[in-house]
Amino acid sequence: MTRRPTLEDVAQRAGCSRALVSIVMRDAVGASDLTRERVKQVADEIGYRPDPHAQRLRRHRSKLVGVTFAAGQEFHADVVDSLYVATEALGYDVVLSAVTPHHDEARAVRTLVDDRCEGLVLIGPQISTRRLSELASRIPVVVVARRTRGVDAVRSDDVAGAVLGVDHLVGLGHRRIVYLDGGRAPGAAERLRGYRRAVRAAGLPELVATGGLTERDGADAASSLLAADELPDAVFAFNDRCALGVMDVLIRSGVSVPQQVSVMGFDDSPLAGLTHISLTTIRQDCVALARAAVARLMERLEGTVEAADAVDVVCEPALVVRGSTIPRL
Amino acid sequence: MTRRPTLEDVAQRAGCSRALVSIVMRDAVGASDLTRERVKQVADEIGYRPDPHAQRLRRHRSKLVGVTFAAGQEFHADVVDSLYVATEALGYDVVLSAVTPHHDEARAVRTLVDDRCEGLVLIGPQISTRRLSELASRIPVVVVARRTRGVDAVRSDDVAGAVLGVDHLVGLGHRRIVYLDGGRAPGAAERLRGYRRAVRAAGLPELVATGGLTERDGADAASSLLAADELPDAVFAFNDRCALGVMDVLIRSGVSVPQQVSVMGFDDSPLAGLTHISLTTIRQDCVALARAAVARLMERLEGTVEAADAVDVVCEPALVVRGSTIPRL
DNA sequence: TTGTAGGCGTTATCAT
DNA sequence: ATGATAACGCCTACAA
Repeated sequence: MTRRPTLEDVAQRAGCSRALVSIVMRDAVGASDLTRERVKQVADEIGYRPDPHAQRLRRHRSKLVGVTFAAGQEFHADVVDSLYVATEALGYDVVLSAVTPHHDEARAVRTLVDDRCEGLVLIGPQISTRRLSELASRIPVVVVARRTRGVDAVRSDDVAGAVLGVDHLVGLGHRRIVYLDGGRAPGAAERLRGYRRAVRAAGLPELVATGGLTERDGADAASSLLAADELPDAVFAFNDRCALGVMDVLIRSGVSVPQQVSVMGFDDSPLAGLTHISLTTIRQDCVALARAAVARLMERLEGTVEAADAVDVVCEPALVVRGSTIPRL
Repeated sequence: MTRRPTLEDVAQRAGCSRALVSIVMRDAVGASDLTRERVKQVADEIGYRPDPHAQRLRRHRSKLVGVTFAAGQEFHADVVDSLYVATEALGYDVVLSAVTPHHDEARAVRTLVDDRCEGLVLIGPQISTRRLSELASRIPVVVVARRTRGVDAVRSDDVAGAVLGVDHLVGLGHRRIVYLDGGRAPGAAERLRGYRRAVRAAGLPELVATGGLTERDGADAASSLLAADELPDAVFAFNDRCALGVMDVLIRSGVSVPQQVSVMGFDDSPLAGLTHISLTTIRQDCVALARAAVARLMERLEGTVEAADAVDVVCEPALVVRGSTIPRL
């Protein structure tokens, strides 16, 4: 395997200086059209590609945005996708660092900082608020999908999302609407608040039960529901997975969904849409989330913003109506 | 925000040369224990961290392994996790490049190559065999979870996995075992072959039906099954998602699983285990897959292997027995 | 054990 | 418009 071509190689074959080649490759001013053409052709011929490491070493700005995310999480994946387009539009590159069992968040962040990323986007971080603030004091940080005081955050309006869901169910004529709470999960408090507000506004009873994040939690909740005297008209679960658990147990027990009980979730995970499950749910606007996160990061990087005050950007979620919710019979 | 400390800064505060600091930071030989102690302390104090870009520029080897993966895919996430530990043990760093709707495989690979990764690990790549070979001729490449001629590949032994599954069902006393085929998906041909072999060996009828990759496909297949005169004893689906679709339709139709029909899948996706679904399935050994991929890559990088011949490493999958399969009643 | 010099591939500054 | 030259932060001889 032969050495990769460098600026020097291009310069020699094109019969000009390295400086000129550099100018051409960067599309900077200061080269004649003729030279430009020639250099580009030579570069193409010998397959020259600038070395990003050398570029970043020499430039004062690495033009890198570090991103931590939970590998395997659909929602995170969607945000990452949008992050790619948002940053590219601004001339930045993304450096990914996955959070996995053997590669925890602290390590992921460390890598990113060492890599001289100019700013960080943390998707659904789990670390403590204290460490988050600590980090943010050393490097621009924007947190996605988690509310945090003192650090820039971009998240969905979970209150509004829950209201959206309840209003949908109310509109279908349901009266006894049970909400399955998400406990201490990010957004859980807001969703519960939204449920309470909407249900109260509609003059309906507040029926809050313990839910959770997983199918297992949903299944348990459904079992409790079945043990009660009367089945509710509808169940609104903290998230899709929980909703799936509910549906499964109900159906196994001979309760037809949505005929007897309407079920809806939150998140619009691919499972909800791709399958015959056809779960009505609330979708978070990943594109808006990513765009807002990058926009805020850029403000920090440009230094056009006071270091002290953190912002809390809120994006509107949307109702996705599918087959698991129908009018009350 | 002040400038990040450099080697020079450490050297000054420690009262020695940069070279010495470099030696200490790299844990190389040639520094007294006293100096070592002093330098490390100073480095810690001023928060010095070596600049990887500068290191890679100076070193002849970037010590980088590029990895492409489908963001949001659990299986890929598991492999990535194992890749982190496998590479770290060998002193290499991982550079992630996600394959998403707006960031396709070609782009992901290009980034990795530009970043001067020494070798690439492609998890479940979708690009054509031709482009794969082309790439592999320019840079060491190992493909994970896809069979490819001419390029190093590491994958599960799908034939053995299918045999494992069938033998399990046979052992439970099932006679009429339907297999739901995966069509042209990676591994589908092998799994079908394994099914045929095992079923024939047990003197049972080959019952192959059209399945697919999604819950939808499984649901369709289940509907066909229900339309037939007689229900099979067990259904072995191409993958977990397909199996889930089968289970769902059967249960909705009043057929109890596993009492009337045992169902099993393939992949051991988190869905299978995390939930009350409790699907018996075949698990791919992600750790072994990752380890083997890295090991092979290292052979290439060390140049201890002929460029011409590609290897096809096969890892043994394992049976994971859960609740969706029980003895024939 | 320690220090000095040179260069990795690129870009920025200054001449020409 | 073009070219020489000096960094960027680090590592690797080699010399002391």
